[in-house]
Amino acid sequence: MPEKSYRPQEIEPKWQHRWTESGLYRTSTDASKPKYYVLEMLPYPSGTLHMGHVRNYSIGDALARYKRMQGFRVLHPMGWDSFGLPAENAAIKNKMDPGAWTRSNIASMKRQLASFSFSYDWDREISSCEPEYYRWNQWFFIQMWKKGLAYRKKSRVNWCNECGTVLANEQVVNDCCWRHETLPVEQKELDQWFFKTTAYADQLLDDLHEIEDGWPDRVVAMQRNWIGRSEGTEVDFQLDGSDQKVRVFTTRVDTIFGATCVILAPEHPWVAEFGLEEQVKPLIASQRAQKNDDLEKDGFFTGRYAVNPYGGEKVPIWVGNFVLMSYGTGAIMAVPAHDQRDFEFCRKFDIPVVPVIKPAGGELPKADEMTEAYAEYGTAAVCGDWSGLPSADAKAQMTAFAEKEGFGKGSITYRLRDWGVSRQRYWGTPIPMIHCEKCGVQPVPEEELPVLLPANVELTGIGESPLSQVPEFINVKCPECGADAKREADTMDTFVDSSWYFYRYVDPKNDKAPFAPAAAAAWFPVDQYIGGVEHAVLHLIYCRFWSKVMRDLGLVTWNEPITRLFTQGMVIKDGAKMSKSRGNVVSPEEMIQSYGSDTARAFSLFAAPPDKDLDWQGSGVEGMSRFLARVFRLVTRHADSGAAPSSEATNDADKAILCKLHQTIEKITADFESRWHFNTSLAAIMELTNDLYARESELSDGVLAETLRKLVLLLEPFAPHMSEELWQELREQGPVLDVAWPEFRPDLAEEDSSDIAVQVNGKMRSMVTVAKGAEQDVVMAAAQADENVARHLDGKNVVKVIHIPDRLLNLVVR
RNA sequence: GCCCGGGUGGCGAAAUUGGUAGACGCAAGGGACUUAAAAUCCCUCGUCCGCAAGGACAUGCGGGUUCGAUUCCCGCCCCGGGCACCA
Repeated sequence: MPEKSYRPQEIEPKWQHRWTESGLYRTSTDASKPKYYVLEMLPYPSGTLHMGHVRNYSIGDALARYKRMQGFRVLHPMGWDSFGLPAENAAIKNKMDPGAWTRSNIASMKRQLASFSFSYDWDREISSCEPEYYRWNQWFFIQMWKKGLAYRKKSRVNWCNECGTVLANEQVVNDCCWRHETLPVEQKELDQWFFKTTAYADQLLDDLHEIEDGWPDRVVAMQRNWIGRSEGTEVDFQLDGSDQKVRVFTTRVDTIFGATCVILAPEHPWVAEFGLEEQVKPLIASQRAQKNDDLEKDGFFTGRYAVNPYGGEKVPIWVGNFVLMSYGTGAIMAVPAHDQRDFEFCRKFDIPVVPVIKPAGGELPKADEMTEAYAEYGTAAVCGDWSGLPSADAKAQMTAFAEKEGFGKGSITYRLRDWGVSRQRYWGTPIPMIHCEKCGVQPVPEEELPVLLPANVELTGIGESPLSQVPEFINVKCPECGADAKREADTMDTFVDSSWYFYRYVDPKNDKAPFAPAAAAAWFPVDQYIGGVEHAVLHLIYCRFWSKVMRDLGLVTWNEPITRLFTQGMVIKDGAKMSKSRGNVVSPEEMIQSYGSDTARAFSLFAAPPDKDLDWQGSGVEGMSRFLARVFRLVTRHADSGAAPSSEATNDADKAILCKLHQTIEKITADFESRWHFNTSLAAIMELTNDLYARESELSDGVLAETLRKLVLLLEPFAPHMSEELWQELREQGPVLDVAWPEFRPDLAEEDSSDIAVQVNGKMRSMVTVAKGAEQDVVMAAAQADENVARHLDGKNVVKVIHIPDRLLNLVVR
């Protein structure tokens, strides 16, 4: 009889149909099972699936399948991000409605995903670009406004000319837009809506302790860095000849006796008060032109003086381009002797350098001889009453003194800024606010939600809020006084959508609330989240913030939404991240045509560990395809034996293969439970297959039947279509996903002999085989009987023996 | 400058707690089957010496600890990522 050959193009459509149409993988409601929520980062509908996506989804799907076979109730939903700006830009380019564009791309993505049969629960599918989702974004916005967490203010904002909109700080990468990496952002002065993320800065930082075990170190580090907490002291300097005060922030109040000037940021309010706005313009220009650290320090003397509250000295007030209005108080005290930046500034403008801290056990530096600041901690030397104290103690006592005297206080400053959420575009959730001349800003009454986007908006892409050009949309009555009022024309950042979408999955049809608290409590927090590291300080900060806000609104009870985070590596092709815009995508559709989706999935997991970048080399795909075909032939060849599966070994080959099988089960289970090195999981399955080929003719039918069944089950998370087909070939009842994951039996995995490495003076000389767990003298005897070992021992004395049972014997000789 | 990663054959990579370095796969070379090709199967495959047995050298570089180091410690070099006049 001719062998059956592996034809993925024929078998895959068979199972795709069953899985996508029958809803086979819907979340079980069997409450007796433990729950597991696995989630991949919300994909955006670019319309084209590429291998980067496939790798991301293959990782999550393998995990979801494994957990399901382990007996868990698994929630594995998928939804779509409206991804407003690209949608709108593409629509402008193609003269299409952005909604139609987005929906057609979603349909296209779904069609492509269907051929992979990822185990998504399509009943819970949501789109953040649909009206019912707008409603809850707006509802949240109003709740936050009521709590003072959403506010509007005029501010200098980052502006991307290509997007034609404002960007949040987190969305600026290397001074460029995160979507247009070579186009520098500009600064504009605009009225903007903000969410008060800084109100949660301390919690966002402190609660990292709750999740740091399950999150990659580097993401935790990046968030710490981004939030940027620093502890210090705020101190008031009085304006000489006035009762006005300027407050400065410093982390080194112990150096304040060395302060030789106060420096204001160019945008500091006093600059205008002093009438120096014209003079300051070049400084602001130089700041904006700044490229990282090559800003030449510049500034000028304002002609005023300030009084140091500790020593009472008068120091000049300067303006400096290296002082940032957006950090601390926008003003600093300059201590050139003990801060490198101040040192550079003061030397340039001949401002005195006054050392006041000496190195512990050293001498006070001499100002004339200093070539750089002494910025270390040391001993306070010229510090009034605090002289002689170590820096740290002086800091604490001087801060307490400032507080007692009422001219300062201990203070914590964060680098994190509030999240700017206004976008001047059409395709996004309208901000549900109304501007009334009499009543000020008013929220849209809740019963009028959702505020929907008007149809027939002319999209010009020139950077005006398109909604402000639509009178029917803009002109409304004030909900408070009924007078003519204007609707807010900005839309929300789409990161608002992604901040809570994974809560909506638990209750996607709810029309009374974003979700029922009980429904969320049943699944949350997310057990495992999988996505790219590029969201470390974007989405992954926003969604943590959002959860804390929801907690304070009483919707949820936990601090953190995501227990474990996995950041998969990028797929690299020709030295660059695979993406449509770079034109280096490998189309999964072509790969499915030639090899099938099982091969594409399995290969994307085999080529590199999932947390590492994967350099795409097409040649390896062939090998994965060959391997699957090998398994297919092996299983189908023996599928009709009719033998009952058995774990009773009847000969040495049986014993050896059962041993190998259970070692493989142990290894793959461990990989799933800990580090997800699916490349080694697949390698282990290949080894088992190679062993089966080598012993095929010697195995008893029962053991062979047993091993082949387990082999198919082990492959399920990686190659589901083929596994299902083979399961049917084996005359078993599917779906394989409902079959229990193979149980590891230690008694069968145990080998009865061990190969011991024999070393002489730490160098490998031979291998000997002894009984499992053999004592040292037995191993010793075997080693001495070995010809090669004996030669190296000849004429020498064994002075020390190191024996690691079942592994190694090292003889130290002289 | 500061904070994270990482550096192992021709290539992707293994080595999970200090114990056989290079599993598994790709590519390459040789062979079997075949009229031929494809497919499949078998063999070789870190470098150097050697017919072989075996030996020497090898995990970015230099030291150290240890019976034994890819793994731990110290000092450097290179690559990737994040932050950066953040006071």
